[in-house]
Amino acid sequence: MSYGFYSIYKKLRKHFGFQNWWPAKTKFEIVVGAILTQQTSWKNVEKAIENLRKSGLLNENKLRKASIKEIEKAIKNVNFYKTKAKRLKEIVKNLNRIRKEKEERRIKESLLKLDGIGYETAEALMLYYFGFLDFVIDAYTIRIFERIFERKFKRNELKKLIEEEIPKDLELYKDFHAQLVELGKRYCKKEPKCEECPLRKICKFGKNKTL
DNA sequence: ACCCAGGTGGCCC
DNA sequence: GGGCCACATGGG
Repeated sequence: MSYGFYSIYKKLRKHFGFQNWWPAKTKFEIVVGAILTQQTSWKNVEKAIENLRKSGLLNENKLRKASIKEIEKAIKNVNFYKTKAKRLKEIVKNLNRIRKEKEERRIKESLLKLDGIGYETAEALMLYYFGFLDFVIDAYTIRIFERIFERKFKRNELKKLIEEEIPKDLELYKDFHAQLVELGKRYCKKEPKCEECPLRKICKFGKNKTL
């Protein structure tokens, strides 16, 4: 018995096209972006990253040495910017050490210990920065599949089900998450737009609206 | 004046 | 484990 996650991916991919995530000019931007985008639109994250670049703070050594105030100033347009400025500095301070870890498990554990890195951000870094097969579960992912399958999922339960079912391919993992975010943003918010959703034929939520 | 964005941590039970 | 709250900008 399977949920058909892979076939859902193929439908999304056909509809939206390849998403080419993570958008970043340098690898370090993935780390910065992962923190900044928490509860913040990507548009504002892009602006903040450009501000950091202009301020010369968009590299590890500079950011490590920068004052909290300097960082705050550059990222002031993102939500929770004070908290994030503090956390960014702390994370950058530990990045070197974490990169030296050999085992995937150790890397993830180290990430999760850092202030500001929870499950989703850790997964995003494992996948898009370190390149491990770690599927990213965000709020959209849970909502989308709960509506399609008309049942509740615990996040780690859903993660396991997806990882057991889809091919173990890095580009697939990356693009699947990106596709789910795209679907979520356009059609699967709390107030859904099922009429035009590319998955309307396999998702009964538009009719029942039980979740 | 709402509501929410590619969440996290702290505190309570 | 789950439920609620603070964090605290910008866009619809």
